[in-house]
Amino acid sequence: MRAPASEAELLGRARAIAGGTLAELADSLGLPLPGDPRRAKGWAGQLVETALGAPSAGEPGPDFPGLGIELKTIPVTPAGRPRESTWVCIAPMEDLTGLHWERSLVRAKLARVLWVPTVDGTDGGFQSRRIGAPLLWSPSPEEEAVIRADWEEFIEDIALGRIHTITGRRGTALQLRPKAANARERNWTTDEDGGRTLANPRGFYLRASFTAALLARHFGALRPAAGGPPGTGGETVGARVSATGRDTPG
DNA sequence: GACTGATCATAG
DNA sequence: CTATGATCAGTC
Repeated sequence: MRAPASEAELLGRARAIAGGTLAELADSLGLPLPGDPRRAKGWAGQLVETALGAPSAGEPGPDFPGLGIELKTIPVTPAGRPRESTWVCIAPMEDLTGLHWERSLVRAKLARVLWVPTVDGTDGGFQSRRIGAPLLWSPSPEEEAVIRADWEEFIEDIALGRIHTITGRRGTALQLRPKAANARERNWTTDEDGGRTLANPRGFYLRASFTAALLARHFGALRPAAGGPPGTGGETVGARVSATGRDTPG
């Protein structure tokens, strides 16, 4: 399939596949279903990439280079709550001097994102997961400020040789967590004396709480607890993201 | 149930 | 071997 020529065309394609299951989508493309779910990490993302015509699967840079858009599938519960954090990009561990937010990989990756929720099915398996309404998103000034503050804190610590002090607990929107084939992998990084040392490779992730707020803001607020004002709750996020996309704002 | 640290598949 | 795609699974 050729790459979409515009944001509108990409969004149209994403809306067209919304409402179906991942298994149905794979069938329609003539692609096999994976066996063991534990060995199918990444399958949903690659399937949706193919379905939407991403031209350069597996290559560096945005999924849709001509449009500057990054595609992210995000697993959500029927209530619309993301089940996982979202992978962003690898963290630089060496040569950080002069690195600035404006030229960072995190900012570039998150500048324009097409979120495609995959909603849990009843049987818990990935095949029954349904594609939800897509959301074409750019960070609001407030969202970007939060991400930037986290990023700058992490980068400063890495540059000062303190990567070993960073855990997944840090960060409001962004996390720095291991990103490697296993815990024995090592990359060069700076130590506290400015020399070189080895550490486990890390990557940036968006917290589920951050993506939950992002989805809620665009698809509607989460239903208030019982006792809330009548008529103000509206649909749950799950109802919205589970929809085909024809009724959603945006 | 949420969260963190660890891990798995594929393309090039 | 690296980069991209994420989810697993044990712990809190």
